[in-house]
Amino acid sequence: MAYNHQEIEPKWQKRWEDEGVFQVTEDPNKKKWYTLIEFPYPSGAGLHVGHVRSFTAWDIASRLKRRQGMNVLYPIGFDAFGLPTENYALKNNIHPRQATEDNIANFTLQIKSLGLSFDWSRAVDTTDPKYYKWTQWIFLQLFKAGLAYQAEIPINWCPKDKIGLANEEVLQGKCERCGTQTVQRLKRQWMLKITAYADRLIDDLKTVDYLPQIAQQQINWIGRSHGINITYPIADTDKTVTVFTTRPDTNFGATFVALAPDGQTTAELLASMPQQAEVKAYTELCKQKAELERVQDDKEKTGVFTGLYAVNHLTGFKIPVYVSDFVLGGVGTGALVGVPGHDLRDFQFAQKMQLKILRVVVGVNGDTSEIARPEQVQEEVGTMVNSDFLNGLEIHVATEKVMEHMVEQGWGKRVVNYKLRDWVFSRQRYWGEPIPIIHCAECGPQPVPDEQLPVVLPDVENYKPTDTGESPLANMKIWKSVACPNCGGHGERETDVMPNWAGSSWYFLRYTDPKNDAAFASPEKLKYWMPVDIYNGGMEHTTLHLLYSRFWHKFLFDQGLVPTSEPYARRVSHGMVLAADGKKMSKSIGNVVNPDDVVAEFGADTVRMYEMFMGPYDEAVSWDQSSIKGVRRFLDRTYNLSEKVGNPPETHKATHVLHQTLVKIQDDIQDMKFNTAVSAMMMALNELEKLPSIAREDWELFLHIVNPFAPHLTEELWEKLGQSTILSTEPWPQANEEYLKQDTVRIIVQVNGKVRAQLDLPFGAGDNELEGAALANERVQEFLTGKIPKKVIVVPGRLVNIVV
RNA sequence: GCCCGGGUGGCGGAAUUGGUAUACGCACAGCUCUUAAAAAGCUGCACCCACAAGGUAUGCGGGUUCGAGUCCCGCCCCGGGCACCA
Repeated sequence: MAYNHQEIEPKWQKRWEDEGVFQVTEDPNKKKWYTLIEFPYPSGAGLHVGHVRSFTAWDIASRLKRRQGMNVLYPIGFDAFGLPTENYALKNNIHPRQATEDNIANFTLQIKSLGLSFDWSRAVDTTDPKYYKWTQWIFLQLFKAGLAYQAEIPINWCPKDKIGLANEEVLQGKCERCGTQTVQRLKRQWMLKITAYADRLIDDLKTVDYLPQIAQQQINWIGRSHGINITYPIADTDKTVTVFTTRPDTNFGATFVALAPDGQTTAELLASMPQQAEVKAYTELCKQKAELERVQDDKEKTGVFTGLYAVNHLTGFKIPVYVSDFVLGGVGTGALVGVPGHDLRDFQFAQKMQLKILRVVVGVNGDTSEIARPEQVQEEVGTMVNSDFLNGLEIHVATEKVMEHMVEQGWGKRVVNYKLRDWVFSRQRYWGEPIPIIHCAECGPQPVPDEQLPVVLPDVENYKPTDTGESPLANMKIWKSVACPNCGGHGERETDVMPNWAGSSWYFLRYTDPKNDAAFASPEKLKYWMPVDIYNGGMEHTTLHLLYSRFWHKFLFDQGLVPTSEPYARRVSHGMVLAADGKKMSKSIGNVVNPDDVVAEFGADTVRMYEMFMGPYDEAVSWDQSSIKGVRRFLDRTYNLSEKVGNPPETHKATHVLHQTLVKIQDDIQDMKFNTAVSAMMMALNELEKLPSIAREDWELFLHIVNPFAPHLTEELWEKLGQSTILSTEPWPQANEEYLKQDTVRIIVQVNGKVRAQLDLPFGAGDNELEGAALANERVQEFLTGKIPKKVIVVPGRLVNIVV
C-alpha cells in the first residue's frame, strides 16, 4: 500500500516551522558548524532540479551534524539583483521589484515543499535596502582604502545589454549574458583593485581545503608570472620601449619588438614613428575588427612596421618595431620582444614578416632546427647557444644570470605580472545597488556619509537602459542633485549601479547576524560562526564569485572587521543535473523537469532520495523519470513494514546489519557519497523484510538512519510508534562496536589468479590457517593435481592465491 | 592547442583505493494473486555454451604484478573550463 505523501509532508513541515526546530542561535557551549550552499538567483524559470540536488545533499549533512549535537547554521537567501531579473521584467513588462518579489515568493514555496532544514528566520535578500545598505557601506570602505577608483579605460561594451562587462564576463568575445558580440568602448568606470590581493589570493589557498581542481583554476586565472621589464632605447630618438618577458634568457635571439595596437606604448611612440600613417590605419582597422564577427579561426598574423628600431643591449643589434594585434594592450606592458626561434606565435609572425629567426637554446634531443617543434616552444629544459656569456648554461640558470646582468646594467627591472585584471564595478543599468558616491566639481568623488545610507534605489518612470549607455538613473534630475558632503556645494549622485556580484560577495557574513542595523554583522556573531565550514557551489563560479568574495573578505579582514582571512574553510562542487537526453535542461529544448510536478506526484522524500541516488554527487547525471519509482517503492515498503514492528515474537536478527548501515551512511555522508548511502539503506530494508517480525529497537534505529534522507516519512512512523518527540531533533544513535564485529570472514581462494573457491573462516584467522584451509579445499585440490605450488600469497581477511 | 573530469550489462551506476567485477535500483522475462488489468509479491537477468564444467568481458593497444576497472606508456571517443597571456 502506498502512503499519502500529500497528507504527511505538509503536516511535518508545518510542525517543524511552528516549533522553530531548525532555527539556530549562538551557543558558546556547543560546537558550531556552518554549512553554506550558494544562494539561488530567483529567476522567473523557478527552482531547478539541480538546486534540489545540492540543497538536499547539504540538508542531509546538516541534519546529521545537528543530531550529532552540533550547532548547525544552514541558511538560505536570495541573490536577486542583476540583469536576468531586469531582462525578465522588461520582457514581461513588470517592474523588476515586482518580478523579484514574485520570484522570491515562488522560490520560497518551492524550497519549503522539499522539507529542507534551512533557518528561514535568517533569510537574506540582496535587494532589501536593509541588506544593500551594507553592500554600499563595504564599497565605501574599499573606496576609503583606495581600492575603488575610477578609470577611463577601454571596456567591453555589449551593444544589446547596453552595459560594460568585466573581462571575466566576456566569453569568447561575446557577452556572457546574451551572447552578443562585444565591442571596445571607452567609458569612465568604477574599478575595484582586486589585483592588489592577487598574491594573497594565490598563496592563501594553502590555508584552505578546496578541491584541487578549484584551487588550480583560481591559480591559473590569477596567472602570476615572474619576469623582467626590459627597456630598449629606440635608435635615432630619445624614446624607449619597455617589454615584459619571462624568458630573458632567449634575448640573444630577439629579432623584433611588437606593440599592441591598443597599448599605451603605441600611443606614446606614434608621433615619432616614420610610418605613422600606416600604423594609424592599422590600429583603426583593429578597433573595427573587434566589432566584426570573428567567427573564423583566423590565426594568420597581421601587423605593420613602425619604421622604428629598438636596440638590443646584449647584441647591439637594431631590431624592427612592429604593431600587431596578437599583442594585447592589457597584458604586461602591452609590448613584447619577439624571439621566433622559441615561441610559436613569434615564429608565425616572423615568417609572415620575413624576419630573422635565431635559435639560442638546444632542446633535449639536440634539436637545432629552425624552431623548436611547435609543441616544445616553451622548453622546460635546454642549453643555451649563440648567446655569448650564457652559452652552455641550462635555461633556468641562464634566465637568472641574464636577469641579474640586465638589472645591474640598468636595462631592466624584475616584475611580477598577473593575468588577473581589476574588477569593473559599474553597471549602467537599473536593477542594482546604487553606487553611494557624490561627485563634486570642487572636491571630486565623495562618499555618501554613513548616516545617509542606504542610498535607496529610486523608482523611475522608465528603467530601460538608454542607448547612450547612461544608467536610467541619469534621468532622475531631482534625485541626482544633492549637496556635496564635503563642501556643501552642488553635487551629483553617481548614477551607475553595482554588478550582481556585489551582494553575493559578503552574504555569508550577513547570515550570522541578519537583522543587525548597526553593523553588517556583530563581531561576536562573526567570531562564533566564521569561517564557513563547508561551501558548496557550481564549478562555474570558481573564477568569478568565489574569487570576488575571497577578495572582499580579505579586505574586511585587513580592516579588522571579520575574524578570519579566508571566508570558506572547505569548498566542494556538485555535478550538473542534465535532462533525460543528457543535455542541459533548457526552456527552448523543452526538456526541463519542474521539481513541483515531481514533488506533487511522488512526494518530497522520494524526490530528495532519488536525487541522492541517481549518481555520484560530484558528477553530471541525467534525469531518469522511471528510476524515481524505485525510490518511492523503497519508501512505501518502509511504510508498510511498520506493521511488523513489535509483533511477538520480536527478533533482533537485524541489529548487526543496522549498526553496520549506520556506520556506512555516516561515512558516506562525510565523503559526499550519497548514492551509496541510499543503496545501503535499501539493502538494510531488504534484510528487515525477510524477518517475520521486527524488534521495536531495531525499527527505531532504522528510522533514525533514514531520517536525514526522508525526514517526513520517518517523523510520521516515529509518531506511529507512540513517540511525542520530533525525530529530527532526537540525538543521533551511536553505533555499537559489539554489533560491528564479524564472526567469520569470506576468504577467496585463487589458483593462478582465478577464483576457485570461497571459504568462510573465523575472523582474524592467521596466515598459516588460511593457507592450510585453502590447500585442503576439495575444489582447489582438483586444480592442483599434478602441479607443484610455487608460491602462495595470503592477504589476511581477504584471499589466498596459489601460484603453480 | 592547453588544463581538468569521464568511458564498466539494455539503462543509472557499485567496487573497502591493487585483492570475488557488475552491489543497489530501473527496464525486461516467467510465475503467484485477480474475472481481467493495475498495484503488490516471488524467481531469473553481463556474454558464449541446451545444462554443468569451462571460457570471455570494465573504450582500444602494450606494460608492471601472484593478481589491474584501479598503477605506468601510447592511442580513440565524450563532457566541462580556458585560449594569440609574452
